[in-house]
Amino acid sequence: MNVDARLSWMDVRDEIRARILCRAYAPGDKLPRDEDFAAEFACARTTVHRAMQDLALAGLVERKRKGGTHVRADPVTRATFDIPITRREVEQRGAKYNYQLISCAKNEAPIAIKARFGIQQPLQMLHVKALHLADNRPYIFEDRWIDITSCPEILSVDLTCESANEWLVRHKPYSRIEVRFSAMNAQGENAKYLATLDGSSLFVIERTTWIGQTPITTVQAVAAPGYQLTARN
Amino acid sequence: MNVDARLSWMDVRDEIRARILCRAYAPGDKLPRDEDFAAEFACARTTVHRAMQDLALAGLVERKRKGGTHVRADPVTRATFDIPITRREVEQRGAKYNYQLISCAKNEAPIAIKARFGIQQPLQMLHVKALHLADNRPYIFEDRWIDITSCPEILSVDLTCESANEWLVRHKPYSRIEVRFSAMNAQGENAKYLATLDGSSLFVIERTTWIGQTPITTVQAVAAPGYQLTARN
DNA sequence: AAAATTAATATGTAGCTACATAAAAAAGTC
DNA sequence: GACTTTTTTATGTAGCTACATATTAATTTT
Repeated sequence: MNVDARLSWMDVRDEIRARILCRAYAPGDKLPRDEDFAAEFACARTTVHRAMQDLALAGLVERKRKGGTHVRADPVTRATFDIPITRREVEQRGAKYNYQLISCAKNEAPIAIKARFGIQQPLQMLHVKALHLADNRPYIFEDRWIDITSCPEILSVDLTCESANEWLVRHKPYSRIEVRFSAMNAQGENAKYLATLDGSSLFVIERTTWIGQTPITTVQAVAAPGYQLTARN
Repeated sequence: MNVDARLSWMDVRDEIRARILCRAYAPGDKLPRDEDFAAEFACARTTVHRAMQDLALAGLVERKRKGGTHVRADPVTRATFDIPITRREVEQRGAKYNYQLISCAKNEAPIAIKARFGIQQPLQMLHVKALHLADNRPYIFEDRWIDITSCPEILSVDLTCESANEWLVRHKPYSRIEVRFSAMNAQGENAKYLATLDGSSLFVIERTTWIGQTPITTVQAVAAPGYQLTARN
């Protein structure tokens, strides 16, 4: 029967955000102290703190000890993307998933690959190429390198059955990841396996993962024409 | 002189993450209750709670009231991108920024544009095309629609001097945004303004923003060949 | 006046309590 | 046995206190 429910930190956040949006506080302005907001909203400082933290995380304000909280002068657009394992992605689109191993060989990693990990010294890696299909049509072609030293178990995995993508995600969680998006023209292998014309524009996702400082894997996933990625929220 | 400093929630988070990484708790496993962790680490439940929240935010675990906390069975790769205003982006690359208005006209929005906002009814919008340059070379070509109803002030802005991108970001913060990435082949206008050959693969960022339910702007930003986007962290 | 030291201050974090809430498990009802 | 209701339980949130810490501002020292 709590008619005048007390404010949650989300309410406080929304109110402060609303004020920023309607320019009661303009970009660059200093906001009142947490305590003052707390007094105004008749809530605890912790509640304001949580609200502010969230706004800071969203990139709308900047906080500094003693310096106070400021509305960001040039707000950035911050978007978060979820990139599921490819099988799931296909299945969530309601399509039938298939997977095909193209090649798999132990090789000395080329310089360009080692550069992704930020290392120079020689490194034996497993080079895996594979194709993910949705409803029997090419969906994503992946060109992957896996560090054998940090991940020797991969050698005993039957990659004709299970994709390296899935195995790694399930068995080798990472602690650091670098993700890069770009676009490239289909050519050679990409065009061939994605069954598209040379020159088609393809979306590229490059991912490199580490556990601590140790390289795990780096993959260039090239999607079939028409692929797009949407931010959650 | 605090030798045995007490644990911070980040320490707790790191420890729990480490256990997940080394598979002490495997994907799908149920984790101990917050209270049990608190007892083990000799800290307060709030501290464990904060740690868990962070792991949940990172996509490593899933929490449900009463259901407890589980290690995610198929972890997702979660990447956050900061997309600054274009001028800043260019300047941060150490290049000279220039901007050029190509066209600007009041028009009834086409169906495809209204669809981005999820509306059907007629809508008068300002249609702006512009080119951003880095060191006098085409960098991003943007094709933008701005809702005149919710943003009439834009009509009195001199868009030959200030880009709509910048003006909007500074004067019309949004409360909801949808971001979409894709790739397309250069053709027609895109090829022309980006000074590239027809058929080049171009990276496309599509952004649509609202304040509450009200449309603000939608923009298709097409980057010159070679553009890539890297996740922060 | 410049440099170094000290004090003041706003945010950051940890611990505690109390209660809210969602969802699972148990108990009861037809 | 299938359905409904109640209880239990783990997480979610708010409030309070206390102290930590970074940074600015004020003060003292050279």
